[in-house]
Amino acid sequence: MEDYLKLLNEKQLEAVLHQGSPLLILAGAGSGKTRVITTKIAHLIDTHGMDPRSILAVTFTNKAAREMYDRVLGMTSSGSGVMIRTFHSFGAWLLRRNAQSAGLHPSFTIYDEEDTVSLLHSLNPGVKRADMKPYAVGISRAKDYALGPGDDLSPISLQDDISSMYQQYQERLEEIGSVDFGDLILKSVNLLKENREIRARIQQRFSVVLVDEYQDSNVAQFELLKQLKGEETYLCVVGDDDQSIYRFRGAEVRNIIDFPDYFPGTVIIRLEQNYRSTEKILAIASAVVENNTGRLGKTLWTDKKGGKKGVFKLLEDHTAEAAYCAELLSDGNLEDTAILYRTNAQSLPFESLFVQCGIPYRIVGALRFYEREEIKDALAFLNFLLNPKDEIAFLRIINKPARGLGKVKLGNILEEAEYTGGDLAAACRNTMFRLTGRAGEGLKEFMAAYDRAVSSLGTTSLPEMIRQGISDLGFIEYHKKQDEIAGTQKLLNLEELVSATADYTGDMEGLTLFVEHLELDRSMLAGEEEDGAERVTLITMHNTKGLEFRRVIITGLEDGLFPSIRDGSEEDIEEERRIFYVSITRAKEELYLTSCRQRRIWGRLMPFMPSRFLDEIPGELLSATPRSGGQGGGAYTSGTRIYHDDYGYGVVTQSMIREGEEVLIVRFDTGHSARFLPRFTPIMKAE
DNA sequence: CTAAAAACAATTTTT
DNA sequence: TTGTTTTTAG
Repeated sequence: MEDYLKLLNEKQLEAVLHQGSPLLILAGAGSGKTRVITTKIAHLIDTHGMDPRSILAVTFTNKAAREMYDRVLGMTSSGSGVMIRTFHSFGAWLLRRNAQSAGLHPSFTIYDEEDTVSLLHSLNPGVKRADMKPYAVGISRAKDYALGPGDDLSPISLQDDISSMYQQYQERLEEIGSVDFGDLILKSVNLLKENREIRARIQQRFSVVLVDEYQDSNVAQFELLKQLKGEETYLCVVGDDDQSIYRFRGAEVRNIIDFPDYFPGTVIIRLEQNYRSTEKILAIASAVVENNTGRLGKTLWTDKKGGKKGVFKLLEDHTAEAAYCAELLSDGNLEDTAILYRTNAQSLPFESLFVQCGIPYRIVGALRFYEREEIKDALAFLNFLLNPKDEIAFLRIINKPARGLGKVKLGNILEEAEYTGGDLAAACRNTMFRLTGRAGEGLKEFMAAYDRAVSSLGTTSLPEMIRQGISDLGFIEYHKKQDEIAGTQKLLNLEELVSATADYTGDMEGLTLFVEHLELDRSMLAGEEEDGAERVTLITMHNTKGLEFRRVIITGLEDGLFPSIRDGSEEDIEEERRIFYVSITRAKEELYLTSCRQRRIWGRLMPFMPSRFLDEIPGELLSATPRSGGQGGGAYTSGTRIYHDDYGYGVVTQSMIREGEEVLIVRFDTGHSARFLPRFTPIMKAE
């Protein structure tokens, strides 16, 4: 028996050794599901002599894919041939290898949501860019549900002309020859559905298909899975309905529930022993998630008895919140601490304070490096090299820096493109001799840069080609100036982009791969810290999935922010609650919860109440730090007149004890009613 | 055509 | 408040 099998508990071992029928593993937080998947892969290779190339493992994030790959390699040296990818990256792989059958050019480029909005905008020039966003979201959602323009889209979009917009968009996208994220899945599904030969080949190639974080799969991804599963294919999915937090992106919890129905004979194994957190932390997490309905239900347990209570701290504002975190970090435990927040924008107060007082931090998946202007510009240039029909990429860079090409001249070029089959490079070439003055010069310069880049593809290295290209285009000069004016570091970012290409070949194929990787993996340029210094992690709640930290600080626990003000329906609230559950279960030993009384939103200081989720934590599991100088304690009976710093005067209409905790309902003189836990809330008796 | 001024959203969450 | 898009004046 391999050594790694001895590390498993009974259930885990059962899951690893299982063969034959489809397998659904319901794995609670921290129950070692990644260990099970990776061990299963190693075991298949080592014991059953399976060819690693016939194993496909699908994850939802690139980070998870990388980690899984590393762990497999750590267990078996012959694991390098295993294919571990995200759903989207698998789709891109499949479509590129079968481009012709899928009706695509092998070096097709991938549009992100911003590009989608741009394309929609160019189709509807009269409409404001921002008004195109709901359509972009609607189209993306439609594709998540594997719906086409002809299907009934009313359940997923409020726009009544979404169908015609989708239709137009799709036609133009196909003319250009690009695909968006949704297409990577949907076109893969259609390819396999319609092309029996390719389907057979793929089913033969992958005799084992494993899916991690299955609860986050959407309908289209389930469809893809159905196509991948042949007669002989061994299918194993791992998921936890309590950790489904991507409903907004089309994730369907039903995929888990329906799995055994669709794949008859499915065996279900539950992993309920948690190896990560203390008993107290687990109790907090369970108390919270129990408020959700429609769960499959499972009971997590641990043998890490006891542990510390959670600590709740009510703070004045986001600045005080950052200061409080800095204070906690003064014990020097940076590397094993994570600061969690709901939205990326919340990272700013932490960043500025930590920079100020020299606390090293790493920020995960934050204010997208990738989406920064200069990176998108350079990427647009590369996209244009790969696909001269790419109007969106072309328009982005043709007059940046200014080349004297305004609306009229650009219109001429776009018109000319109708005679060149959409090829904008050819259109430019035809137009440039007709143009006089600055525009003519500018266009010639642009084309010179383009031609030089095209001819150096395959002859020079990729970094060299790109460095030359962005220099020829005047990007370097342009951003140098911008950096001086605005104090930014765009030039540095461009440098980083260039160095990131070092591992790719200098030909068309290398360029295609690089662009694809950059498009699908936004963290690619995030930059590995070289110094190896200990850092605290700043991260969104969503991004923490699959991670663990000895100490976790969950910040911004305010009603309106978390759960978000937009969450109206009970379903929305339940999803937010699952996000809270995921966040809590990241902690191994210590859990801190913070809430601000006010916070700057859109430049304005807004008052907030502590998150309603805090009420769901039994009092005996929390040690609340009493608010300073407050009048805590005393019972507020019904009819008591009180004063609240933010809301003014009011009367207690109801007072109750729930799970040992005093809960008040107050009607303010303004007519507004609210619920409070006096222990956490800045209220006092009036008179 | 460009540059400066004014207007105007923007905060969920991610592949 | 911030950064971006649209309008206006040159």
